[in-house]
Formats: sequence, structure tokens, C-alpha cells
Amino acid sequence: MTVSPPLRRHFPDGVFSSDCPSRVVLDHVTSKWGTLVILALAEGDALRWSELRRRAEGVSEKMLAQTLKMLEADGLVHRHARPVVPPHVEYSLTARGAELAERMVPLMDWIADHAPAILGDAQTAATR
Amino acid sequence: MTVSPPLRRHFPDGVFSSDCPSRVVLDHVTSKWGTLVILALAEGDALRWSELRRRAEGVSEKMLAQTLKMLEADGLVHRHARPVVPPHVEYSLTARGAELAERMVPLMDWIADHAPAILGDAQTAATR
DNA sequence: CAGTATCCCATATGATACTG
DNA sequence: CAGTATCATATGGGATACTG
Repeated sequence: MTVSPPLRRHFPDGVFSSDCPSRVVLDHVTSKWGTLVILALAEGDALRWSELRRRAEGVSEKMLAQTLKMLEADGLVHRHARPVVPPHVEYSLTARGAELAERMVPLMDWIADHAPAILGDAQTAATR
Repeated sequence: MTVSPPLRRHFPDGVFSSDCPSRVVLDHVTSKWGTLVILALAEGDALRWSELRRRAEGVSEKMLAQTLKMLEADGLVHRHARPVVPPHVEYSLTARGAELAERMVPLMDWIADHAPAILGDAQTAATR
């Protein structure tokens, strides 16, 4: 069996391997709009297409569709279409998606907290 | 002060705004190689350029340089160059970078654990 | 060793128009 | 409303060669 260093195991190294499945999922999850969609749905409420479009400000229809399909194929997002006219479609996180979101929210919170300082630094550094 | 709904506050909404600083930082941090570099350094040891290249398997010199500069400008990664010949340069996380990494490791762990199942689903779904 | 400089391309992303 | 279809573009990203 492969033994890992005690205090800094973290990753079985596969993560860093270019053909590791994690890479694919990582790319999906950290894709520009994937992150935003998951985070938007992490609030708990199901959201409609048009709500998601507004929520993830700047997303194009094409990218939203693409992102949603990807996340749905990954089993992270559930699409619920009610057969009415006009169409009413709701998106929500699956159980698996919710698990993932649990890990993404702290990250996003931290980023939101520190982003101003981080970008401020750059300006400061550039100016002096 | 702004009052948020009790159980699902999460984001001051700014995160979803297209001109929010968080967007920029989010893009840096979740960039294809940014994530991998931060995770590699999260193990604790300072790494040299060549070690990082091997660690983030598949990264080109161009992208490694670009990613490193970006993370350095963000104050997440520290570059320590020892004035010897041949050059010896080490990269490590700053305190701020370590804080961020703390939030990224659980996410990556989860992804590493579930990636096979996630991608397996897609196959299963496609085949049946 | 640790990069920088170039050239080049795939594709991620965007804008617009159209439809069940 | 909730998409799909198309066309156009920017740029993320890669390969290669070169340098202090």
C-alpha cells in the first residue's frame, strides 16, 4: 500500500495528475459560471431560468444553458420542468450538489471578504 | 445596517454582480492552474519552479509563469529568490494564501472523493 | 535553473436571431 | 418562458526557441 506523509497527506496525488477524473470535475465546478450557478442555488431555493440569468449577472443564454446541462449531467443540479404553457422550469441542487455547495460557500465567503484587500494591494503596489 | 434573511444569508449579493471585485479574485483562484498551484503549495513545503511544473502536471511554462505572477500580485503566493547561480527560487503560500487554501482543501478533497462517481454517472446515463 | 519571447490555435464565451 | 441555432471573437492555453 502507498503510505502518505502523516501531516500533509491531502491528496493521493491523483488530483495533480493530468488524466485524473478530478481534473474534469474541478474544471466543471470552477468554471466561470458553474461556480456562480452552484452558489446561487446554494441559498436553498429552486430558481427558474430567468432568475438564474439575472442572478449570475453577465451570463449569456448560451453559457447558462451549457453550464446547466453540464452540472445536470454531473448530477449536481436537478432540472424540474412543469408541463405548463408558458413553460415553467426550476433548477435546484441535488443532494450531491448540496454537499459540494457546503464546501464552496466557505470559500466564496472568504473571497468576498478579502477581495477588496487583495485587489487593493495590487493597486497600491503598482502605484508606489 | 442591512439585515439578511436568517438561515440563508451567504452572500451580500455583490458576489453575483458582474463588477464585484470578488469576481476577479474568484476567477484567479478558480483558474485552471491557479487552483492546482495553491493546492500544491497547501501541503506546506515551499516548492521550486521545476517542482511546481511537475506537480501541476500538464502546465506549460507560459501558464505557470502567468499563474504565479497573478497569485503573487494577489498576495497569495510568495516568491523567494536566492541570489545564487544557478538561480534558486522557491514559492510558498503567504499567510493570506494559507487562509484561502484552508477553504480550498475540503472542496478539493470532496471532489477527489466523488469525481469517479460523478463521471461514472454520465457514462451510465449515456449507455443505458 | 528559472524564466521570457513568439507564434499559433482550440475553444470558451458573447451577441443576435429564432422557436416550441 | 425557456430555451436552440448561428456567427463572430477574445483569449486561455500550448509548443518551441532563446537567455541571464
